[in-house]
Amino acid sequence: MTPRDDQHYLSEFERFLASKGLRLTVQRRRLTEVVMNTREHLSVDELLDRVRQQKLPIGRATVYRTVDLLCQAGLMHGHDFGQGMRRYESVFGHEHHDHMRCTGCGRIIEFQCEEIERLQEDVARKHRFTLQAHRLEMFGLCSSCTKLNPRRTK
Amino acid sequence: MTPRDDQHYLSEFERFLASKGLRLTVQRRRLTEVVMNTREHLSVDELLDRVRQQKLPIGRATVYRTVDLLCQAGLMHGHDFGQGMRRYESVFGHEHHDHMRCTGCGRIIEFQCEEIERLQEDVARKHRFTLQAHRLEMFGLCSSCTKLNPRRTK
DNA sequence: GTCGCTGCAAATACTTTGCATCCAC
DNA sequence: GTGGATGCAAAGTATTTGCAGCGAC
Repeated sequence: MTPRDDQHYLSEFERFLASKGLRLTVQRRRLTEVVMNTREHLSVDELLDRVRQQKLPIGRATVYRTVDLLCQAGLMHGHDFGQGMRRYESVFGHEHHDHMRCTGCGRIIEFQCEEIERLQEDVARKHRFTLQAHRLEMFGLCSSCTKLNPRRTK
Repeated sequence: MTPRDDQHYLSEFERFLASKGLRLTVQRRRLTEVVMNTREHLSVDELLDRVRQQKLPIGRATVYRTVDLLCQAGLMHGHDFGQGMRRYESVFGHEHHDHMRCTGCGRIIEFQCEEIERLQEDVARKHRFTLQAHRLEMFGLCSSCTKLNPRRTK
C-alpha cells in the first residue's frame, strides 16, 4: 500500500466527518493511517499500542470512538472471532473477503469466493431479505496444524 | 419436539459427563431440557429466567458453566449476533443452518443452502484447511422492515 | 464418604459514558 | 471564539473465578 492510498482514505474519512460536522484531529488521522497500512486484524489494544509507539499520546476511549466512526464511514470492518474482543481491518487494499481461523495456531486466512457471494444474494432474495452485509467464518486446522494433529480432523 | 427426544439428548449429555467424571445434576438436567425444547436463540439471561420460572433455583454462574459443557458435548452451539452477548441454540430438532439477522427488528431467520456448504468445503480443500465448523451470518432488513425503510436498502 | 457442583460475591475483561480541559475550524 | 474532541476515571455489561457448603454417585 502506498502513501498515496493513505491520502485517499484520509480524504474520504475527512469528507465523511465534515458531512457530519465532525473534525479530523491528529488522533483520528494517525489511527486511520495505522489501520490503512496493515492487512492485519487489529484489536483496540493493538491499535492503541501502535499509535503510542509512534509517540502520539492517545487514550483508549478515543480509539473506541474513532474505530466506531471509521466503521460508520465504511472504511473499516469489525469482526468477532470469538476471542472476547472485536478485531478490525481496513476495507481497502484488498477486496471483500471472508475468513478461516485456525483453531490450532490462531492464524487467520482470507479467501474470496464469488459464487458463495452470489448464492447468498439468492438466498436473501428468496426470503425477501434486503442484504446489507454478511460474515462468513470457517474454523478448523490450517495446513501446518493439520499435519501436527492428524487425529483432530472431524 | 417430543419428550422422547429430551431423553435422547439427556442421555447423550450424561454419557458425555460420565466420560469426564462429571455429574448430571438437577440444574444441568433442567437447562438441557429448556435448550432442547425451543428453537429460539437464547441468551444466558433468558436461560436463567426460564429455569427460574420453573421454580428451580439456579445461579448465573451455573448457567455459564453448563452452557459451556453443552457446547463441548456438541449438543448446543453459541452464536454472536453482535448484540454484546452470546446466544445459544440446540443442534437437534433442526439440521445445520445459518442465520440472517434483521438489523431493523432483530428478527432471526434461519436458512440452509447445500450449495454454499459444498463451496465452503471446496475453498477449505483448496487451502489444505481441515474444516471443523463454520458460521455464516447475513445482516440486513427482513421483508417487513424493508417495506418500512424503502431508503435503507444499500 | 468423596469429590464434583452450586451459588454467592468478587474479580476480570471489554466497552461506554460523564466531564473538565483542549484544540480544529 | 465556539463547539466538537480528548483523556481520565467511573460506570456499565458480559463472563469467569474463588470458596464454603451441598449433594450425586
